Amino acid sequence: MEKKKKLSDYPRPSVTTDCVIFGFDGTKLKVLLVERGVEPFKGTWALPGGFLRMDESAEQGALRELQEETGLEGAYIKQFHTFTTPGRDPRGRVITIAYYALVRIQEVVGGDDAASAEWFALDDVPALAFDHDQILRVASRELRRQIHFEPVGFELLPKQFTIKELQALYEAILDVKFDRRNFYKKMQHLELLTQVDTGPTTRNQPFLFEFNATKYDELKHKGFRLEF
Amino acid sequence: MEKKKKLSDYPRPSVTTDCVIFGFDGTKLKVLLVERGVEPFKGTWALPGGFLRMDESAEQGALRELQEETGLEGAYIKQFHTFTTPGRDPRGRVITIAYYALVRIQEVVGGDDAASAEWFALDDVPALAFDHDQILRVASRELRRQIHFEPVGFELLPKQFTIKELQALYEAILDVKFDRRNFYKKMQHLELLTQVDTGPTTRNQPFLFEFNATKYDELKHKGFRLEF
DNA sequence: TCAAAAGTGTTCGCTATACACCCATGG
DNA sequence: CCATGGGTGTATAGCGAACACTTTTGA
Repeated sequence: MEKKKKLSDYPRPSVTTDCVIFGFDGTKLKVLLVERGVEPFKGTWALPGGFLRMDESAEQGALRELQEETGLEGAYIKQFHTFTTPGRDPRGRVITIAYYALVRIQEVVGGDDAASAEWFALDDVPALAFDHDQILRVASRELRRQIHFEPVGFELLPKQFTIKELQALYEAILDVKFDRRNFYKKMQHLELLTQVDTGPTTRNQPFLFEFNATKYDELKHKGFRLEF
Repeated sequence: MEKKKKLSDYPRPSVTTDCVIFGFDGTKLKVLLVERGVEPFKGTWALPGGFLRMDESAEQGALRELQEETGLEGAYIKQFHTFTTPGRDPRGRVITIAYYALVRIQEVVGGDDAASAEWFALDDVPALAFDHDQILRVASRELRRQIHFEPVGFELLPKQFTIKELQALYEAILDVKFDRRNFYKKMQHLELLTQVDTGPTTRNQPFLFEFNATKYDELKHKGFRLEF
C-alpha cells in the first residue's frame, strides 16, 4: 500500500455481498434463491445480495440483505469466502464477499423482495446467475466442514426440537446415516441439550429439547467433533 | 445487484490483499513483517500487501506480493477472511482480502522489498499498522484450526525432515506438548510420510522423511484429525 | 562412563460402533 | 395384537494417552 499516491489513484472494483441462506424443512437442506428482475441474467435464479454501502461493514450488509429477504434479524451468518476472478460479472470488475446464513425456515416471513424468492432443495438447484453455482458449492462445503467443529446446526432448527429432528438435520447436511441409539447417547453425553419439561407427558411423545448456549461456548473452545 | 443502474453509479471501496507469511525456524513459528516507508503509519511494522490490480484475482495478487517479499513462487496460500470495518484505514474506505502463506523459511531469499522485511516470532510481534494485529490473530487462529484437518504443516518444513522437527512444528503451532513416542506412532499409522533411504545409515542418526502427497489427498477427503 | 537421543513395545481406559430389549400407542 | 416409534442398555474393537526398554553416540 505504498508510494505517494492517494487511494483514488488506484482503480477500484465494485464490491457486493451475497448471502447463501440455508434452511431446513425437517427432511432436506434448502437454500433461498431470488429470480433476477434485471439484466444481466434477467429471469435467472441467483443468490440474494447487493452492493456494499460505504458506511457499513460487509457483515452489516449481509445482515441487511438477510432482513430484506427473510424478515429475520440477528440470524447466524458467517463469512466464508471472497470471490474475485476477473470476468465473473459481465458488467465489469466485481468482487463478492460471500456469507452463508442459517435460519429457521419456519420463522421466515418473506420480506420486500419475497415475491421473487423461493426455497430450493440443495440437490435440486437450477442453474444460477454469475458464478453463483460455485459460491453455493463452496458454501455447502464450508457448512459441512464447520458442523464438525461447532454445533451450528441448531441455528437451523426450531427453538425446541426432538432428537430425531436433530439427527435428520445432521444426516441431511453430512449426507450420512447414523444409528439412532448411538446418536441419542452422543447428544446426551455432550450435555449440549436441555430437556424441556412438557408437564404430565402423554407418553411415547418424543421429548423436546432446547439448545444449551452455555455449554456450546465451552465446547467451541475445547474443540468438539461429531462422528461422520 | 438490481435496479437499472450501472456499476459506476455505486460507490466503490479500495481493495487490497494482505498476506500473513508464516515460517518455521525449527523452534518457533514466525511471521514476516515489513516496515512501512510512507504515511500513514510510516515506520510501523505491517503485513505485506498491496492494492488489487484490475486484471488479477485476489489470489494472484497475494502470490505476487509473496513473490516480491520472499522470492518464492508457487507457495501454499489460503484466503481466510476479508476485513471490511469502515474506518480501518485512515485514508478512506478500504477493504482487505487477507491470505496466509506457509513457506519454507530456509528457501526465502528476500525480494525487492527485502531490505525492510523481517521475521518475528509469533509471540513477539510489535504493534502493527492499521488493524493488522487483528488480521494476524485471525490468521493464527485459522491456521491452528486448519492444521487439525489438513496436514498443511508440511508446507513449513524442508522437503526432508525428521519426525522430531515435525513434532516441534505441531507443538509450536498448537501450543501443546506431545509424547514423543505416541507422535511417532501416530505419524507411522497415518502413512503420510515416506522414509528417505539414506544409504548405509550410520545409526542413531534420525530417519529423514518426505511428505507423501498421494496419501495427503486421500486423507483430506476422508477427514483426518490430529490429537490436541 | 554416562547422559541424551532415537527407535520400538506394552498397558489401560475411553468412546465409537454394532446390536438388543422394553414400553406405549394406534391401526 | 402386532407393527411402529421412542427411550435405554450392553458388548466389542480401536485408538489415544501414559509409560518402559534398548541401542548408539559423543562429551
